[in-house]
Amino acid sequence: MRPDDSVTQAERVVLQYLWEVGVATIRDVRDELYPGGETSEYATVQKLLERLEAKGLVKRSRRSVPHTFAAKVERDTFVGRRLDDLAATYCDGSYDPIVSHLVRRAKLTDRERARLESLVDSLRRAAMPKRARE
Amino acid sequence: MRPDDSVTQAERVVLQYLWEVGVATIRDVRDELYPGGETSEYATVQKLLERLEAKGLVKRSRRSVPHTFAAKVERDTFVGRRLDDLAATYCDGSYDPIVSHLVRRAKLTDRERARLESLVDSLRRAAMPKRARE
DNA sequence: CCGAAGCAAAGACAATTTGTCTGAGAGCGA
DNA sequence: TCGCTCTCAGACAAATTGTCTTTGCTTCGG
Repeated sequence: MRPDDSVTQAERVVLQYLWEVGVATIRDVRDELYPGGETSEYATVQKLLERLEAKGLVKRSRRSVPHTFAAKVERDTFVGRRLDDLAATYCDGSYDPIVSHLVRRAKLTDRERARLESLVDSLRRAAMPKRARE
Repeated sequence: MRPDDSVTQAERVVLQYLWEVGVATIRDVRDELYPGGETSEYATVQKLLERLEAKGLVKRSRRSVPHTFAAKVERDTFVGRRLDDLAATYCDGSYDPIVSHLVRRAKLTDRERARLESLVDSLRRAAMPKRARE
């Protein structure tokens, strides 16, 4: 089962900060997320970054001290994986219900809705045969 | 902060079983998910159903004994909520990155891909929706 | 050289969430 | 009544998650 790279609440906040600023030290993150924080909060951030690194979501540069950290996976890629998880867990891997939801619930213009609907039809037809390789 | 209608692993399996069979008693669920299970497993299922009910995901009929249970939220609706959670949590409520992922990752034909891409362009120009929930 | 400050690393907790189980009591049919 | 099934409330164990302590290294100004 894949989602070894999903994140907890606290990890998520750190990851989002990295997406926002690009590169940061532990101190940077602590000062932003735990204003007024001291050494214990420093260690907390350190642990969260360590876990994110272990999940392959953050890369650490050890070339200098203090180490610098950056997201290894872009936000959109990460969201895409969560989307894949959703499809795999609940929809037998199919994107159909997800696209359907976009059609029904998202506040799209009529034209956008029509486009998505035709996509749904295409997906349905393509889902039947196994050898539709490009 | 986690949406209070998301489910845990064990809850999910129960919910999926309800989606599959429609209506079931605790005993039905236990016999399916814990083959050979006895009273302790019965209680486990009972607790999971109770929690699912508290989350508004399952409805219980107390009109007869034993009570019967059914999903209160359809699978696609549920998946849609998770999708909304994703968009709200990571994309500031925008569906843009999600549609983008469908373009890049989903195994679509070239024509389908082109359609989705033009949808993405339209979405980019339009004001992005906030998520709505009944 | 000394000591203070900043840091990395490891691991120990505490808190919370999740999964499982026990026990008491009601209802019902044999 | 006895035996069975059920509901309900809550206790508990296990796992996950968030936080903190400790240790020892390095660097740098005096």
